[in-house]
Amino acid sequence: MPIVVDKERKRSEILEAAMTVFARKGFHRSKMEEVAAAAKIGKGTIYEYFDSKHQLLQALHGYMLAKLKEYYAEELKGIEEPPEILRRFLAAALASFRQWEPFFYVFCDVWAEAGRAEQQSLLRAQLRDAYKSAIDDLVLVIEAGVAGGFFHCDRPRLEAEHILACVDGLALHWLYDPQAFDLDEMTESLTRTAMRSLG
Amino acid sequence: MPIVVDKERKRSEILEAAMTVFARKGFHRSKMEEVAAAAKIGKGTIYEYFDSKHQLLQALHGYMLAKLKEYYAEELKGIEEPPEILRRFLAAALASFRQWEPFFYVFCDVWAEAGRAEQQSLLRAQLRDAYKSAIDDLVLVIEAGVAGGFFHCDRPRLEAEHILACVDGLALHWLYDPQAFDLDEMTESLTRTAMRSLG
Amino acid sequence: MPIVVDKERKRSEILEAAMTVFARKGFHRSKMEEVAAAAKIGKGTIYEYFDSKHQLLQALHGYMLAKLKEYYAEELKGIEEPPEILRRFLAAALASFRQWEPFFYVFCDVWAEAGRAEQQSLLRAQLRDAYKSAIDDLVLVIEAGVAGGFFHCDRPRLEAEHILACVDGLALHWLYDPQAFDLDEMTESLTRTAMRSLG
Amino acid sequence: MPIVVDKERKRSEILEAAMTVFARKGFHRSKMEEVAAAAKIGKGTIYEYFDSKHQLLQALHGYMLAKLKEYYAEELKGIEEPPEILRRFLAAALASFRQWEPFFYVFCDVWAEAGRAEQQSLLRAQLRDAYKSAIDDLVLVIEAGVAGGFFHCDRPRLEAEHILACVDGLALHWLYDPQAFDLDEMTESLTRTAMRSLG
DNA sequence: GATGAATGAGAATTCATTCAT
DNA sequence: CATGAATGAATTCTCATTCAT
Repeated sequence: MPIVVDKERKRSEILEAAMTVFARKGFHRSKMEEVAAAAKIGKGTIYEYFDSKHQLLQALHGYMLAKLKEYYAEELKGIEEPPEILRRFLAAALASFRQWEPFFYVFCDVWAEAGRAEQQSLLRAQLRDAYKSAIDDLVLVIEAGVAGGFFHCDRPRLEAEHILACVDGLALHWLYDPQAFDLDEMTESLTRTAMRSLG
Repeated sequence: MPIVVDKERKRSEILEAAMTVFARKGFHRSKMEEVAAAAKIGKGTIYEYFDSKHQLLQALHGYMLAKLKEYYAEELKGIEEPPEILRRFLAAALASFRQWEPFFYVFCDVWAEAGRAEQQSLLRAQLRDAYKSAIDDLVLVIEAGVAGGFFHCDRPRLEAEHILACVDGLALHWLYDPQAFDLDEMTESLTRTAMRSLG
Repeated sequence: MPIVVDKERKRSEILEAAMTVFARKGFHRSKMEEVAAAAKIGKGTIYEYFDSKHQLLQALHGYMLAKLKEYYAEELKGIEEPPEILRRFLAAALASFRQWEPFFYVFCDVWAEAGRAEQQSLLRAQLRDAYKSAIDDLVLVIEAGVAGGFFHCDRPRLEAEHILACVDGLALHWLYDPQAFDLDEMTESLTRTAMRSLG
Repeated sequence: MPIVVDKERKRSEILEAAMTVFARKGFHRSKMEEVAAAAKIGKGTIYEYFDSKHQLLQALHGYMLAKLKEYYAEELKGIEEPPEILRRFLAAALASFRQWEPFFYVFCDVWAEAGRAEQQSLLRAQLRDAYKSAIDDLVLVIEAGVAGGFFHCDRPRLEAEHILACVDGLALHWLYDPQAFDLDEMTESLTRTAMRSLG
């Protein structure tokens, strides 16, 4: 009888290890052996679960996106009114900079590794789809807000894009200079601007 | 001092070559030999001008920042009124996505390569300083606008940070999905929001 | 002793699987896992029957030699007259190129893997002994032919060696260029030459 | 001014080193590092001259074929009469077993590495072409012999194939059991048989 | 006995960097 | 000053083999 393993659990353990290592040292400076050591397994074992270092990054990206989705679902659970959803979303987003800092470092690696437009790249496609999906979600919130009489907005998609880009840009700035601005103040300012824009 | 001029010119040629190559293939997938070939010089010659591949990226980053600065100076030349400056700045910024696309790809490499907070990194410091400097400039515009009675704004720095983060975030999104939004529409929307926020 | 029979059967199945896989991809390009899959057993099970990949090749070589011996025994069954034995042997040998093609590919791997003269190698010893044994058999046929007045031959061993080397060389050439010669024509030519040489 | 190197000479040195190493340990047991050490260069340098280990073997094969050709050209220089050419050729061939022993070991590696019929392989093609070319040469000799009234032969190509296969088979047997037969006796026997066959 | 998950020694290959010319 | 041949440290990935179940 062969050894029985919870493959899904081990996969997650490797991904967590990869996140820790990549976040600390950066993707290219990290060795597969270090990831393996962090996951307390042999380096060959990673290749039982992932095809290559690049594909590990891609899987990690997918894993982080799912985690973020869970995080937002949790933070926004039970909220009904679109303006309140938006408010809480922005608060959660900026709070995540601190809480999920490693995520954002890995995102930088993903951006660099995703390749260029002319290159076919699964990572790139995954990145694009994640943006699209996040925008779709936000569009729905704005549209609901418009329908409910809370918001006025001609171009919900443009607005959603704008808000999310802003969050991503702030994440990037904050990552490279946490002193640059105060997260709470920015949350408030950002919320006020968004509300005024959707007024 | 003709020799000095020559040196400076060759340095620029190498940087331009590096930009082309890095933008097309990404920093880590690019070889020094490819940069040399693009600059039509020998591989070893790069090392007469730059210490290492990493330092070449850092120098390239500085070079690109200077180029961008020139670009904005040119675009905003002669404009006096703060609201018009802001308007033109945003238009120039979004127009640059297309015009300076290679820049943005290299910026992704810089973000990934800049290292982590705990690591000392000249590249990281340069990145942070560039943000600071850009924000300072924008803060001056906003303050001038406030002084001139064009704008109302309690926290110019926060507002400036907000606007620049938004531009960077849009650049990133646009890079990975140029179909996601229309640059002209976004310029308009962005300008309107900014104006309303500073109203 | 049903268990013993079972073991023997499974061993043969593994060897047949190994032959198929090695013949198709070559020894070094074949993985133990592929052999196991072809034998429809688990990877670890092979090691219940063979010590190592190298030893599996050696066992396979032995297995193939035995198969070939059976084949010749069958082809020559009941033939009594030495010239006819020789004739039939040559026909069977060249016919085997097509019929046993996988064997010959594996033989190439054996030659490469058998090691060098200075190295002790069981595979090498087995290879040498197989040649010796084949030659011994052919010498007996020639001697019987001489004794029976069919052949004239001063140095039967030299003649046997010559004939067998010729067969092996032809196998090799045929393997790498099946178009090079027609097997039937070559059989006839070979037979004629041998007969004339032993005339 | 860059370092000037005789690339062709260095290439040959690497090939000679590869031949020594491969012949002693076998292709797969030899490391690139060992070849480099034998050539007294760094292992990276090999890759300046050859694409891969496999391609090094292929180049070595080509190199050895050329060397053999030179050897035969030298041995047969000035000989005019076809029977004498054939006689000398066979003597040279069997003498080469001892003199060029490393060659034959490497040939075994080539046979194993050349791949299977269904696979596209440059090595395989090179192997096949080498056989064809050798046979062509021998066919010319036989045809000249027939034209000159020295030989009788209906199927020169078949005869040539036969003779060369015999030489290759003997090389193989001799490699794995140098005691199996005496080279001089075999030369004489082989020559006699060939002459009788062409009589 | 059978299995296949885990392992880690091992090797090919890459490429930034050096330095003789 | 410029060059590109040479280098070897570094790292990914492979796969024969082991062994817990």
